[in-house]
Amino acid sequence: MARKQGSHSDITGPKLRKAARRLIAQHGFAAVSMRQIAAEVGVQAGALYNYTPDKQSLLFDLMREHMDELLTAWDVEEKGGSALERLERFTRFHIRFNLPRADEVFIAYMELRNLSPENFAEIEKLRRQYEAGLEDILRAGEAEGVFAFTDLRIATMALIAMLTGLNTWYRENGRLSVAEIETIYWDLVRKSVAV
Amino acid sequence: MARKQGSHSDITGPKLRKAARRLIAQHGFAAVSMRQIAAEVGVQAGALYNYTPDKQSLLFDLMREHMDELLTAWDVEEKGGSALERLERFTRFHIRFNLPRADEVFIAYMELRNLSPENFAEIEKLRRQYEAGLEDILRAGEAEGVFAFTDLRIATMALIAMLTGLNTWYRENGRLSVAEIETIYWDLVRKSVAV
DNA sequence: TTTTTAACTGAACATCCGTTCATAAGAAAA
DNA sequence: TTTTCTTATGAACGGATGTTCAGTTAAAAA
Repeated sequence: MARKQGSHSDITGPKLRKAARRLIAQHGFAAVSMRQIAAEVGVQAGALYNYTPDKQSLLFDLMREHMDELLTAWDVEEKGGSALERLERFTRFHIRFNLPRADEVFIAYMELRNLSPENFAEIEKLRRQYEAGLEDILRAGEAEGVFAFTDLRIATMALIAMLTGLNTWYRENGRLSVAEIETIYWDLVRKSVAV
Repeated sequence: MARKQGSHSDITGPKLRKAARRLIAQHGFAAVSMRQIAAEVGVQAGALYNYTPDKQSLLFDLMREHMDELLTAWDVEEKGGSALERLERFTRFHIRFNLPRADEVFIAYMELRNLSPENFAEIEKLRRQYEAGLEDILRAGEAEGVFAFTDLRIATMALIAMLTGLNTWYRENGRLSVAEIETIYWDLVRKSVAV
């Protein structure tokens, strides 16, 4: 039996990425087998190899896709203005973008060590590109005299860690809305680099 | 062949924990086999089962040991005083304790999902206990009128995420000393919850 | 209607997994 | 020296792993 009704590559491809994303986020890349993913897609393991050359590429594609979306979305959001405005925009953007993408963010942070060296290098490049966005804002604010910190690089990493940490405890339908959370974090961020 | 010269349980036991710690931190729990660990210990896989009932317990013991050490060390460090003093002490303690324990901290954060439900609950309890230490300090500071934040729980999680994030980029023999890093982070922490 | 093609099956490949256990051997006790 | 005990070996267990591929079938093209 093969090619059941409605089973096209346009359907199975996205299904595969979705299943892989969910399972890898839940159990970890190494702990998930191609057969498990196939079962969730509703297909035999062999069929997955019509959509990915191997398991490693599956992980890499998920991560690159996520990073590409992140950078593209930030490119659209970044519109200049004062350093203070830009920092607020970054803070709110980061939270609004990451919160509904719990699985993707989790994978992007946890599975770096399961990438091949070449794939790791590429993802790392994209991550640094994103960090550079925040670093630019902090540098501009320091030049404007509205921000103050001892070390630019540490301030950048500290703020990103603080914001991304939100994903470890946030649960949908919690006591706070995303808008409230944004504002609470913006308050912490703003003050931490204030003059 | 069995029991070579100098091979006692007093030696193999610690060797096992050390090898497991290193390998799990590097490759992840699911990706490391008992045979790999045994090879690093210098023993056959079967011999490991003189020291751990199974692989799961090995992970759990590593994590509980780490959390116990953390809580015990903080108990010693916490000496009262003003909220500001206590917060500075917490900040410096967290950095000084975590920095030389990169592998342990990494495992404690990354391998939670590989714990059995009961083991997870126990580790989670210890983690919350540690978080409560910081939460107490922030609450005291708010009562004293020296700290201000919108939400106590979020402020707690945000600060811990910020501090722990240090472990993701810090490398020994970097451009900054631990003392310098402590001070830089203390500056960020202090301002973020300042009135 | 017939032919072609994309999509999938199911079995097979060699290899690895965690764990158990009968057995061996060096060290300590007698 | 002989006996006892600890610590290790190495083979074996059933099962899972990523990946390949000849064969099959439904849909699309002719």
